[in-house]
Amino acid sequence: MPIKESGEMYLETIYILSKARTSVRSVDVGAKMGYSKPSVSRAMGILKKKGYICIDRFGAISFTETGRKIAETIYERHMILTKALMYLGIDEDTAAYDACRIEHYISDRSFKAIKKHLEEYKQLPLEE
Amino acid sequence: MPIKESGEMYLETIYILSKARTSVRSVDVGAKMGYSKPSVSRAMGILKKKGYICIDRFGAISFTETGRKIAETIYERHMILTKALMYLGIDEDTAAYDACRIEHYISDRSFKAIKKHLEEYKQLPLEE
DNA sequence: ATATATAGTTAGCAAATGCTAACTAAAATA
DNA sequence: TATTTTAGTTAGCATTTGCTAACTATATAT
Repeated sequence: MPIKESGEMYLETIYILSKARTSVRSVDVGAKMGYSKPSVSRAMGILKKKGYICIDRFGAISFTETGRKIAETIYERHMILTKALMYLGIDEDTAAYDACRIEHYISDRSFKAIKKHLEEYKQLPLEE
Repeated sequence: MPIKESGEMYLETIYILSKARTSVRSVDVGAKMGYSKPSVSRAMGILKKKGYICIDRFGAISFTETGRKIAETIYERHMILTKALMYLGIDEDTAAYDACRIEHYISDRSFKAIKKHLEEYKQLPLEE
């Protein structure tokens, strides 16, 4: 079964945390997401079983190839979609909030088109 | 509790059907969405209880003010988002499919910004 | 070494939303 | 009118994904 919004959010959170610290444990993920320990525990079990993460005997979470790929993809979508919305004049909070939902539902084709458009659009001389 | 993707999809479907025929019944909604009768039956019960639709004794579904407003909003989002994606070079099927997810998750602010951008962007002379 | 604090798991609840099976009610047709 | 078809409902299953309560295990500190 394909990974869903929930799973992608966990992977993205692990990814973001792992950029800021040496080791990421379930408890860190829960703290970041505002979720309870059992919720994270079960989610980590599922992500592990699906082959997206590994957890060593100290509880440190690391990505598999597949898992890292997904996390990076979602994270990139998050960043680009946030920027694209901000470029249209949306405040950062709203942009990030919306990006955070859209990032799980948009097709790769549409995302790439938006990304390309953003780059081209940035080149345009600002009128006014 | 606020209306969710599922409820919005039902309202949007009723709205689309009601533009093409005099009377819309549960069975029509189910046929259009590919859902079973019980699923639709329950959904209609919920939408009725929440005050979005009315169902007369012949089974004909009609909107309340609130319900119509939501349906129209979602439908407009669907159309504009589809157009916006197509404008970026996405094929109609993909554009419609993506719009159909995004329409439920994007904030009003972001949607309006996209709509405005689309209108302005259409004015721009197409460069080669 | 013992006590406490921290991390993680297990069991089970709840809500949303799809399903099938089986029923009832209403409409159409022979 | 009686039968059949169509529409809708009820009951109950399954999955996802949040939760709390209560447990275990590990790590830290006295």
